[in-house]
Amino acid sequence: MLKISELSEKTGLSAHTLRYYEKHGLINASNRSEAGYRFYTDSDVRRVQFVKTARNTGFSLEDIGQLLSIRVDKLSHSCQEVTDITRKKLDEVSAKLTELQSMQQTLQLLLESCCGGPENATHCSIMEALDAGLLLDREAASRTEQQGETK
Amino acid sequence: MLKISELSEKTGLSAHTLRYYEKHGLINASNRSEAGYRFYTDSDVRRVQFVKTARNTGFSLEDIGQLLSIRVDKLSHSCQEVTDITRKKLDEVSAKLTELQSMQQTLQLLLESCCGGPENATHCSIMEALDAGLLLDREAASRTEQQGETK
DNA sequence: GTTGACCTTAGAGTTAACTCTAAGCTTATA
DNA sequence: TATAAGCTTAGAGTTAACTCTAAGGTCAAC
Repeated sequence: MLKISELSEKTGLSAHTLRYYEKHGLINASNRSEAGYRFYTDSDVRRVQFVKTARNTGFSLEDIGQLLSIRVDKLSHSCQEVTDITRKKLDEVSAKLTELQSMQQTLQLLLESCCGGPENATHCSIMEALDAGLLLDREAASRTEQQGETK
Repeated sequence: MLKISELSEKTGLSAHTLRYYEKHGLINASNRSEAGYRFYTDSDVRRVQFVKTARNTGFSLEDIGQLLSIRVDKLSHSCQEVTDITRKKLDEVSAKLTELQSMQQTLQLLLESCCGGPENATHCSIMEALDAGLLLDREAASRTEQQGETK
């Protein structure tokens, strides 16, 4: 039986966060001392670790709530329910990834186009590109396109 | 001279957002009607478009504030200042990208490992993997590693 | 028996970037 | 002239996931 600070140390989640998860119905302490101190069983610990792993994988607390209700009654739930949640998250992550990749490419092109020196910014190509709405350097853009098209 | 709704239409930013940007010092209406209505000049419009482009590129409003103060007095600022802001943002984007790529890979492995069918979740490999802290399928993991290592 | 570390709760604060509401003018149209 | 659409402001609400604070009870050690 662990106290909250011990569970915190074991999981790397702060006591604050553990109480927060409890308030939101994700976890619980199976026992309490007479004075009201939380005491966690091994089973509680495993549940917390499940939450942490799911969190690291990108699932929202709401997703995790659903996964947990499947976890406690696997017989009443199907694999499809689990993959539905997982696929939805994968789609979100993939969409965000696409967006960030586009930003990364733009930022890289901007950096390549600018001297980055101590000269004043009168002719800064980054400022010019942002002013022009990112109708960037044709050369750099087409170079990148061609790379993408190479099978 | 455009009214706020016209600027909204022209830029695709809502009137609410335009007022929000103004409140945060990013943009301004050069003129006001007697009744206090905002009127935007061409120069105002270009500034708003700059903000929008920078926003699409991933810059925060705070970053954009800095970029704008460079923009209005380019002689007093260097290209290096501009690239510093840009590089910092690129680093943030790249870090986030790495994190999301790892999530994406994990989610893909999870999906591959599960039948996704109407069977009950008693032996669902996604649930098992999350329970095990993602010590996933060795085979799938090493397959992926090898792909990464191929020069 | 008194520190000091740890625990409890309820509830407020944080962050970023909006997004919306309310109450009240203004302007264009019929 | 009446109505509707559009404008103004200040300020509150939204989202997710914490993070922190205050006020007070508990526990182990000296």
